[in-house]
Amino acid sequence: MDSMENQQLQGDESSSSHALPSFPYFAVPSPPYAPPPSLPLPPSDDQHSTLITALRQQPLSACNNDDLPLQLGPDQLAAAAAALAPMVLPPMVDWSALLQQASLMGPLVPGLLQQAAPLEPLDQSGENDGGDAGSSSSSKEKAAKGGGGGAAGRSGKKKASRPRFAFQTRSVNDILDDGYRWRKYGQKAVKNSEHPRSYYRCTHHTCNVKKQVQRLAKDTSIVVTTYEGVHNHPCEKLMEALSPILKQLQFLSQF
DNA sequence: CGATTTTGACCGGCGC
DNA sequence: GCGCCGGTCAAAATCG
Repeated sequence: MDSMENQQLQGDESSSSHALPSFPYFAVPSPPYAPPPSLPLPPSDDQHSTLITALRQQPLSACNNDDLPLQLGPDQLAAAAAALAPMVLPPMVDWSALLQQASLMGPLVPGLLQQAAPLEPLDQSGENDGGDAGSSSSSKEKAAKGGGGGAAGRSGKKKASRPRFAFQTRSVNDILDDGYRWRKYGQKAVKNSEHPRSYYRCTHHTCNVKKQVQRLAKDTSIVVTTYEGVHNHPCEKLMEALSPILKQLQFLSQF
């Protein structure tokens, strides 16, 4: 699997003439979603799942046995973590803080952080997540009518533009496991696309992050996922997945 | 039985 | 002002 990761990363870099984030997702302008025609293809489903599986399982077994036999070299580790960063928690991970908390201040870290920097936020201004949308809407909807709340979500002011972040991946599954739990709250047919757009909200009580998932009209094998807002709670699955990697980094940083 | 999904209705923004 | 469209709500249905 080491080799696979390298193939992934190197392959993307070599094959792409664009300065796009390489693996595994590609930022696209949003909205509207109009990836350039020459956009390199996202990795296949197999590649995607293989990496996830490798990162989650392989080091785990190692860590469970005493003292961390290194199964990933430093380079692979950094590459894997960098790849995992935008994958697991696209816009929200503060890797610096995360790694500092984990007391990982080895020489490997700076490079890692750079690589792991989240894909560019496509639209950020004003407020962050947190409470937002719901609040203004709820009062309105209650006053309004029993039925639908309406676009009230954004009502309060104009478009409450929270940090938004879109990426694509080639997958047969619409829903990628990003480590958080999501609850679907809507689905709409969208113009010029035979595939509907699905709306999800983070199920964490205090978290108001949303995401939209839809297939690209031009290439229905590609899923476009748009995150909106910033999680205000830890991601259990992320930590679970990363802890073996962090342990290995910690181990490496001793040298 | 609680959590999640489905689905039709509702509402605001925007373009004409 | 009107109609289209996207985003959200919430009741009902479904799932685990």
